[in-house]
Amino acid sequence: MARVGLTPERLARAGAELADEVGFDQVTVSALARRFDVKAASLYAHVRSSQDLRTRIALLALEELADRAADALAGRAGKDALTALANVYRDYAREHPGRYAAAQLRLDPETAAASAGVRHAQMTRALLRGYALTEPDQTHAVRLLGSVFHGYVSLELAGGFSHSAPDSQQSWTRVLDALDALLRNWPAPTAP
Amino acid sequence: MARVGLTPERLARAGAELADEVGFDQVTVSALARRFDVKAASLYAHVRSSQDLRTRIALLALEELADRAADALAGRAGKDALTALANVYRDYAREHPGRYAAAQLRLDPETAAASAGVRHAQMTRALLRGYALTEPDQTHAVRLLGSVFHGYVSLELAGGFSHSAPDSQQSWTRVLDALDALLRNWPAPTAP
DNA sequence: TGCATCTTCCTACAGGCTATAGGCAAATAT
DNA sequence: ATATTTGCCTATAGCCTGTAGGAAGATGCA
Repeated sequence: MARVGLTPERLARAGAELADEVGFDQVTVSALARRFDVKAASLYAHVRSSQDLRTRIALLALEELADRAADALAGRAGKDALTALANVYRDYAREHPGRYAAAQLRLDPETAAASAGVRHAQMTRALLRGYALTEPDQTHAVRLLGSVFHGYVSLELAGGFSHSAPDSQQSWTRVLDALDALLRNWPAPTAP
Repeated sequence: MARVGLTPERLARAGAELADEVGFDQVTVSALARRFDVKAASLYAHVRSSQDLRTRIALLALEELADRAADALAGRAGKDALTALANVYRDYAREHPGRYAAAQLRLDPETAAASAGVRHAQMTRALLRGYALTEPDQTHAVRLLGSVFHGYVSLELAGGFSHSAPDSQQSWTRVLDALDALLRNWPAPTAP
């Protein structure tokens, strides 16, 4: 009986590739087993469940994304950094739609806390040091940026911006212009 | 044999309720059949497939959301309208997480074109008439608003903003302040 | 080298979901 | 009252998840 040499890590990597090819929610233990030419039951020696497999793929994706983001931010500041970080998310989603979808998987709190997700928040916060924001406003801005990046990328990926002029790239550029302007000129709270 | 009186519409409505209770991706033909105390095969007389069922739920949710949005926008303009529309999305997602998730289902182009999705875009565009934006900028702004609303709501729903100060409601308010300021002061494109 | 042990992958199986085919009974039309 | 349509049924096949227990390859140690 030839041994294929399965490990949780190899399964996660192969699962990530599979996700990019067929979509994250089409990633099943069965399909992954077929890819290794192995029976599905064999995989359960390495992953606890289908959910466990998906979680590992999600963690892999979050890690990859955080690495790319750290790379992109190195040596940049201000709008340059903003654009670089934003493009990391957008490009990753376009190159690896399945992995990007995986990164959105809802993790239980302790898994999330131990994931690369926290690095993402830290990097966004670091980016904002290039803008003059008070502490609570920094948090609001972190949340806004996360929302725009995630929202834009997922709407674009869902096809929301295709088949209508102007093309999505132009809107993306202008949205980043707008965000930069907003951060440089962050408004005071309105009177309640 | 007692007849239950199933119709595609009733199935979609019950499916929407089920989605809110157990999550949209836990909505199955089987589970829905159990809810009507009927065999799963019977449902296939009314919906073509599991995917068809999900699509009907998605269309229902889009419609409900559009109705609420139209209601909220009536008689409002400017920031008042912006806030009202934004809160429609956020409140709907909190009240009906399953339906909200359904509304994100990727529809094939012709289904999407015939859905209430187009009303959403129209309403956002109408809202922007309260701000002085040139035509192409209006499109960029529509996309930005869509991104922020969807991004914020889905990150919040995924638990991204819980367990950290300040609370999400404050960020939401400040994000809307910021968007209003941005729309009132939309920047010209930066030099390429 | 020889043997014990552990690991890896196997077969077998149970349970759940999707989907189709064909049947019987209730509702409706004539 | 009878004929037709409609609604829900049983039966069945295929695929996926997950568990249990078995057999062959890898590893370690005398």
